[in-house]
Amino acid sequence: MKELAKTYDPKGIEDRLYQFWQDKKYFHAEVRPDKKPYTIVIPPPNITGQLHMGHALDNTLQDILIRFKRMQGYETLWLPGTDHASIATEAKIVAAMAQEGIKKEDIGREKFLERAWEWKRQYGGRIVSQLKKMGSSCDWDRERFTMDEGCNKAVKEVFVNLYNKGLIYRGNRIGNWCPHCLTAISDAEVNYEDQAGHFWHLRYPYTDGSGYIEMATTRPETMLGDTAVAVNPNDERYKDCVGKMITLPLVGRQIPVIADDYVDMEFGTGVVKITPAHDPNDYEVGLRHNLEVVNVLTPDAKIVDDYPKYAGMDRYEAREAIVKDLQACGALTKIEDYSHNVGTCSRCNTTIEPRVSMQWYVKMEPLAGPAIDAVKQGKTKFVPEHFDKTYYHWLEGIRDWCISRQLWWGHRIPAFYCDDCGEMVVTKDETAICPKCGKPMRQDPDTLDTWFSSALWPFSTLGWPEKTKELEYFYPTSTLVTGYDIIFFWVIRMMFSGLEHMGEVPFKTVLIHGLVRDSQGRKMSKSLGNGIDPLEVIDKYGADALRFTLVTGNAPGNDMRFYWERVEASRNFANKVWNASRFIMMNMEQMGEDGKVTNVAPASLTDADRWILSKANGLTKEVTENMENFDLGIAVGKIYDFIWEEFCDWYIEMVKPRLYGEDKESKKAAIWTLRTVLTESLKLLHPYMPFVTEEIYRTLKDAEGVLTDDTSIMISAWPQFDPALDFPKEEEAVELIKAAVTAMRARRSEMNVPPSRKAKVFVVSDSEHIRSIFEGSGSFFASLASASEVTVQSDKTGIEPDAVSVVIAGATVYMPLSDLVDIAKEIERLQKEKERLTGELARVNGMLSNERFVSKAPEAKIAEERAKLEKYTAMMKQVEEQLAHLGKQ
RNA sequence: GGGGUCUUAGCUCAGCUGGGAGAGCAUCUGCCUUACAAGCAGAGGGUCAUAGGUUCGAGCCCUAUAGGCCCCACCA
Repeated sequence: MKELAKTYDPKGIEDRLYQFWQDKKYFHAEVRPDKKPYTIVIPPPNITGQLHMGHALDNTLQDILIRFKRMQGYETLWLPGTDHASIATEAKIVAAMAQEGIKKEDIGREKFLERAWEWKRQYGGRIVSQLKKMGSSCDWDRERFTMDEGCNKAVKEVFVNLYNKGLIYRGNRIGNWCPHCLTAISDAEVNYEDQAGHFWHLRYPYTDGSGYIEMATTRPETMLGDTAVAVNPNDERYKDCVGKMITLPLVGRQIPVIADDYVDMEFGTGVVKITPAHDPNDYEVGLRHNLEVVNVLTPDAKIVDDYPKYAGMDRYEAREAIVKDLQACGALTKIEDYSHNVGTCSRCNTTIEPRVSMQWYVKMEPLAGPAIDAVKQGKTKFVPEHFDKTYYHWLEGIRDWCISRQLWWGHRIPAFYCDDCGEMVVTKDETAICPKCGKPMRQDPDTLDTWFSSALWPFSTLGWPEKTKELEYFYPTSTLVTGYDIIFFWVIRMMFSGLEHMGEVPFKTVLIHGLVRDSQGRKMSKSLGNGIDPLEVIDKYGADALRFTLVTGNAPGNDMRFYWERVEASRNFANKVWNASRFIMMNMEQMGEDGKVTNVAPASLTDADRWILSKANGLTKEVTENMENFDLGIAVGKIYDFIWEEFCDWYIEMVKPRLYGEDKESKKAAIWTLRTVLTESLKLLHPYMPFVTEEIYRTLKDAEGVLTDDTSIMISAWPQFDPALDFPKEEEAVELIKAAVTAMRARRSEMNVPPSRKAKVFVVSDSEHIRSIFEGSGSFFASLASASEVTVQSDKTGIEPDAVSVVIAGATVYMPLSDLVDIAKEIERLQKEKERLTGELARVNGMLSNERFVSKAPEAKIAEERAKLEKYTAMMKQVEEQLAHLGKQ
């Protein structure tokens, strides 16, 4: 048998066990029609990514569920993979090339893509190896990539299908444009933030010389593109102005005053300058009034050549220059400070520029409806439930999804154009010939939004569009685990994609988790430099400690703060389990063959054995239920309390006198119980702390002499509630003794009696039942209570009159420590106890004398209160006797 | 503007279908008791944000108020 080290050191153990699991193919799932499948597809991390706390949490939760279900006997598939992350990856490569002084246009599309794939080969696996460090039991044989052959096929299939159904269209309209990434982005990729800015008040003169009209703007540089000035049609102030022409300062263009409901009469002067090319609202106004769209900015947000004075200036430079010129010509009347909402690119934080361009869109309304219904009908459930509101809210207000990106890294849009006749063909083929001219067509240069391919992830990874047996068996997947910040980007898109292409929801449950924040509650971010590297945590405390920390004391959907102190506490727990196991195995070894006993005669089990077996049995039931309800934090808390308090602090201490004693049968029963409960506890804990539990499990099996090459806790059977191990009577008996021990320890502690000083103990009870409980407690009551000797009797004969006493339900325990007793203090304490009991009795009596309580409350509750009344009455009597007795001293 | 969520011990958070307020850390007091000082045994510490309501009974359900956080959305 292996010797266990005195403290648990995860180093070395973790990698070795992970390798063992992988070699044994324990993570691998197959189509097994005789078993029920349980499937999770991983939220594919970006290939540019490094493991951060968000991944660590997300993957811990998934691994817990997967390991739990695997032990429960499901055919569990946790399908891993990575995302090509179009913008993020392209930006990295562009930046790397910039270091060498190369632009992507210099080398062209093909060479650029070669570089990108090379980059992927080099760094794309980094995040994967980091996930392994967490203990993630993914089926690596099925690892996928959003740009692998299968995903490409799925993407084309979907694009063509949606196009043929009229759900994908191409349109020239205003959208979000990032002047830094030089591509269109979707609404979901825009973040809004309050920025300090100004309100520039401008006067535009009427062309007929009859004065001017005044308005304010936050973006004076866009005035170059103004094609109208608008007022509200109901605004009396401007009734006569509508239809008049204005000469645009600096530009000289003549533009009309128009009336449109969009203008808020209450705001500012009630006049708005209209720049259809550079503001989404103005664009709409422009459409209604047939206004010209005058674009004044280049893709990288510089003024176009049409305005030579400002040409080439970026938008902020131009703003300054134009403000100066407006001032010079008297058109600027006032500058106010003003704070307003500005859209920024979620990738690079650059202020986005609304821009009119030709892009591809997915028509959302027909897709959103079924996605809403599926959740309303309960086909997919959110945990916690309230996130369905967020989901509905977003889907109900959804706008069409801009899916084209002016990037090279990604899925190229399968649309082809004929440069001769303008014909367009959408096809899955690599090339296309113009159906009209018969000439080769040119493929659309743009690629698709990264989320277009991840939206298909739950089925593209299972082989769709082929009708594979995997797809048949594993789809719909069981649980999706992700952060609430990804609902819009991903969950929603998978939902409507699954419904549209598979005709079924992609997952039955969406388990939502929050963010891991720093100890001050701030988001962990690169720019703040407050991120904690999960790998550093693993290195210092082990993966089990990290996992345990991330899942303890947290409810689904809630953010949590990261504290090193909590990791330390988790590590301490791993060590606690380790040492309890070490203790058990040391004793097994001492007992030789008897330590390996596989079952014991029920008669030789003591109350203590039955108590802990019954407790463990109850724990199994509760933990299983909690885990099935995704209350992982609650479940792990119960396991922790059980192992540390009930098993270690109580049961192991109870059992020591027997292990060190001579009664062989009793010893065997104790060791058998210890092993049984330990094994069950390890199994319950395994999904949370896979490494330490496996290491102990295999060592334990070795000690039992049954270790084989295929011994592993991760494929062992999940414990089941066993009615034969339900011992309520023994539970009650041992709880009574525990209460006595606790009370006695407290008394001794108050009097500063060291544990080394043993005392004779007398248990006095007029109940035969209670006396038998104490008589049957064997030696453990004495040892836990630091008693030299325990006498159980029905009255106070022979007990020194001023012995220290404690009162528990149904008995009084006396400890003759008279030399240490301060009678006055003792009376004070009893007085306090009497007060407490008076309060309890008042409460119980109050309830029971309340007619409405007695008539309406459930019977079990009433019975419970009656029992309490009895108990407290008895205790009160005992306390009063003690007081009367001491008063006479 | 709409929606969500939170307010519980000094700190961070649990509290699952309403039935005597919990944990970790911190603090205080004893213990190196032959598994573990990364430990053991005790102790102190809470008007569960406020005000109403429902109920025999509310930390939990309902309404309002205050404060914090988050998301969505049009204000030039």
